Amino acid sequence: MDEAITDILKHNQLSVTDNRLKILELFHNNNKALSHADIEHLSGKNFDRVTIYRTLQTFVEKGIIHTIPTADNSIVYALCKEDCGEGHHHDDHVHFICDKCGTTYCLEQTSIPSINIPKGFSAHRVNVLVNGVCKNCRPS
Amino acid sequence: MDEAITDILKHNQLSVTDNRLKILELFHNNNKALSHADIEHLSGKNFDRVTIYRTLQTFVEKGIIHTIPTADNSIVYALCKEDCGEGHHHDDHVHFICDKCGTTYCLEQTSIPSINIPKGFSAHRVNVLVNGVCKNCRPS
DNA sequence: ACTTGTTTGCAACATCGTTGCAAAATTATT
DNA sequence: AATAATTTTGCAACGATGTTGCAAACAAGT
Ligand SMILES: [Mn+2]
Ligand SMILES: [Mn+2]
Ligand SMILES: [Zn+2]
Ligand SMILES: [Zn+2]
Repeated sequence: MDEAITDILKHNQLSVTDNRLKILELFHNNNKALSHADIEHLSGKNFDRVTIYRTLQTFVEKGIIHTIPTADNSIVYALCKEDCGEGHHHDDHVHFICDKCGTTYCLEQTSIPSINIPKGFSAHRVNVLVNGVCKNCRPS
Repeated sequence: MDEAITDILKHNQLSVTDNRLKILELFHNNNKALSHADIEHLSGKNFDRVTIYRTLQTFVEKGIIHTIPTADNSIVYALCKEDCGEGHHHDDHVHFICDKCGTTYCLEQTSIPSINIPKGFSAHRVNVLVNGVCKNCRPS
């Protein structure tokens, strides 16, 4: 498992450091989007804030993780599927934010519908954010 | 014109102050979404930062303006055209952000498509953000 | 083991947003 | 119109978030 994570770094021409291994591991273990603050807490506050910022930025640039905008103006990050690379992001799926627990999910299987925008505008990328209640928080 | 803006405030049980008139006027004159920083600049830096924050918050609560999340993690605000009220927002239209000039538009005529989310999840609100090039920035 | 280039942690700084409180402005009442 | 009650404003102080420069620590290639 740790070996697989090491490989991800190597395949992206990144030095293998404790910091990067630990952060990447957090994304693999928690199957949800993580914020900078989440990582700071989950890592036991061992890493410097600045290092986390720089690591996340590096991972985004390499196509290892992608950013998700949220209505409350905080960035969260989630693992990309295979076909993203340096400068190439193809995370064309819907994102779901639970209003109860705050968890952000990548709905990989839910694709983005096509949007008819007015004449004169040209679309390059579409983000769909769904707010609601997730399956864990659903009242039974 | 100024009279109409005064009425909006009165209809929402808000005191009519220079500050609120000026900010509301900015939204009516510029037909696009404005950020806190935009308002600070457009108003000639006459109003205190804090007052602008509080005014925007009040307007959102009253259903006069709505917030728009953006991919670069900054909030912009735009007038509610539909009949939004205190606690009731119905701004179900697509938002377009121009990557060239940074302008955010409300595409009032472009409605939100229905999204099929997985079983167990329940959707309350959907935000659709389209990034691209707007009609003003289009290469001719 | 040594060298080279990269990464980290720290400090210092900048920006953004919030809160408490007294002064000022607005609205309600006499 | 004058006064009282309420609301809003501006300031100061603070906290949270994000950025940059730089020297020490580290990882990778020889
Ligand atoms: Mn995603
Ligand atoms: Mn809008
Ligand atoms: Zn939930
Ligand atoms: Zn434009």
